[in-house]
Amino acid sequence: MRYTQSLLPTLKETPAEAEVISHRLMLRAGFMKKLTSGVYSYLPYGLAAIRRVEDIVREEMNRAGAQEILMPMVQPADLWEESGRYNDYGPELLRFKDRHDRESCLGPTHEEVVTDIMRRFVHSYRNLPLNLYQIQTKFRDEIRPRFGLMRGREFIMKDAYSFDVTDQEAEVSYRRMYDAYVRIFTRCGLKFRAVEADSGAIGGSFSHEFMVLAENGEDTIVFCHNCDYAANLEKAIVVAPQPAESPELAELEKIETPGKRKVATVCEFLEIEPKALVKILVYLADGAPVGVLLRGDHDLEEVKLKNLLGATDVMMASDQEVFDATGVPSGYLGPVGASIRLVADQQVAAMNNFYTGGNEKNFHLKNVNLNRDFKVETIADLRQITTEDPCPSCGGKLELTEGIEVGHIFKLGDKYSKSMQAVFQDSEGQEKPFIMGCYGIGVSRVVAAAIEQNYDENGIIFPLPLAPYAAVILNLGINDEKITAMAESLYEDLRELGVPTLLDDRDERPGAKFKDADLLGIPYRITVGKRFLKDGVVELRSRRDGVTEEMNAGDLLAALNKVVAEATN
RNA sequence: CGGGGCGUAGCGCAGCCUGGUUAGCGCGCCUGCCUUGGGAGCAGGAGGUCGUAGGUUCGAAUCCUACCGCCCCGACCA
Repeated sequence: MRYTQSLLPTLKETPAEAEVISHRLMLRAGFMKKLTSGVYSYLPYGLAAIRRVEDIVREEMNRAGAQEILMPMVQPADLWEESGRYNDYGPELLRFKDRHDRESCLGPTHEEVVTDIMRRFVHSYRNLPLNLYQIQTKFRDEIRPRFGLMRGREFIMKDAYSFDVTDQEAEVSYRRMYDAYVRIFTRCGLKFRAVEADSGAIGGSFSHEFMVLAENGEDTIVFCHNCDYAANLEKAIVVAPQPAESPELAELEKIETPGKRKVATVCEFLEIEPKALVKILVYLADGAPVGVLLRGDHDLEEVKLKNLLGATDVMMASDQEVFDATGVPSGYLGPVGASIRLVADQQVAAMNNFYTGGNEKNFHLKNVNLNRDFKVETIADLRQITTEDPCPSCGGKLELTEGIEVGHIFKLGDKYSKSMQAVFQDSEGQEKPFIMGCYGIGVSRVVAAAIEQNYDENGIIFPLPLAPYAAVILNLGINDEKITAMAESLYEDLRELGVPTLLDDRDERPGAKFKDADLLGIPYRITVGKRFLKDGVVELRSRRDGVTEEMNAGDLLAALNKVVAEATN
């Protein structure tokens, strides 16, 4: 592409709307234009980067035996009512009525539509397994879109759906997708990890997330130094503590703690460690109050609580709501004699003679013991894991890191096929629901994640497989016939070799061209300037390592052809 | 939705507190000269319903009210 013929509006200054690095650089490099919050037009350069990701995804999905289809964005509410999700999905599902007053929605995901296709056309085990995928625009009315393409409301996603005869075969399909995802993100040149994850609103029995490791990640992941264990923080299993053998239970005491409400101030006042105290957090689970007991220094993992209670929504109660539910002012609430449902983190079950709130203003209790002084409904792993905890798999040392979720795979089982009566006959003539899996990749998010992981102070540093152009030719002598002829002939030759190339043929000063080439992150920069006139050489520079070499045109073409060929294989 | 911030030229900002005639600056854009290996220089020029609506006032970008939009923190998720 010639720069003079393209829409490539680079910016010297960063628009005020952008905070994170990928968003800033994408705006500066002319990737896209915001239409409204979380909704973007993709300009040629941004679209080209997206297409590179799509190409890799498509190749690997096809290699894994999946077939591409394309499903509609507008979907009838009826279908969603069949699966039960028209109610369950929540406000993220954008709903509207068409001119005939029919309830409709914009597809945030396509389990219903693809299941509807399957039940119409596939009735025999002989046609299974089957895996259908699409690369399509999704709309999710996110509560808070942010960071440009990182969390848009409208975004490009690859979603695949597998259909199998048995649970075991479904696991084979799942594994095949897992492996395909590893290949995809590896080919994209990303540093990533697959982690055990919570399956959230999509549902299903187990799932993995693919996380690109980056500072601006919205998720925290935990992984083991010693073994393969890696999980989303919200899912990471805390190893149950050993309870003390035959502990001596001291007598319960009531102690005065005037005005001491927070864990830290109570501990300071009583001169104890937070570890000696059990705190109670009141949550509203779908509106109903639940008291959650945790050791004083631990943090609750809300996702674990939500899963334990089977609630669709859990929210921390306000001080007023705590008082309304318990009659005790916030800060003095305790489990002994509590009037609400109680659940406890497993750590609490291993503690003895601890401190708690006294269920009375200005009082706490000392030497409290579970089962002797109060009972709870359930004991479970409810807290957030820390780096103090051992690896649940091997006992090794754990580390936390930030990540961006670029892919998520789920084993769904028969959740959708059963509710939507998508069945086939097995080899014995029995009717059975399909065993399903679903597999997503946030294509536009991959581009953002790649930039989060590959940039410097001068701009983007695209991994070659994702770069819209492998090379940029800077013609530094627009008004010089020889220089221009050389630049033009290199451009022609590279095009013939199939190396995607940008020719900077603008009448700009060299500095501007260098700056833009760096900003755009094109992996190889070819400079044709006065050294060509003097010595007949052109310059080849690698964006990533800055290594610069001078050579003649023939050598340069051979060198570039080689690296590009290697990268695309 | 709760908390915080912001809306003045295509982009980045000043002016607002303490109201006063043609609303400024830098970048970008247009014309000419000049320059050409890291976002040059000079000269000239175009471009603004000061987010919207109402109010206060002789007079509003500036003060007041309401609304709209955008960004950041939280719940959501590819």
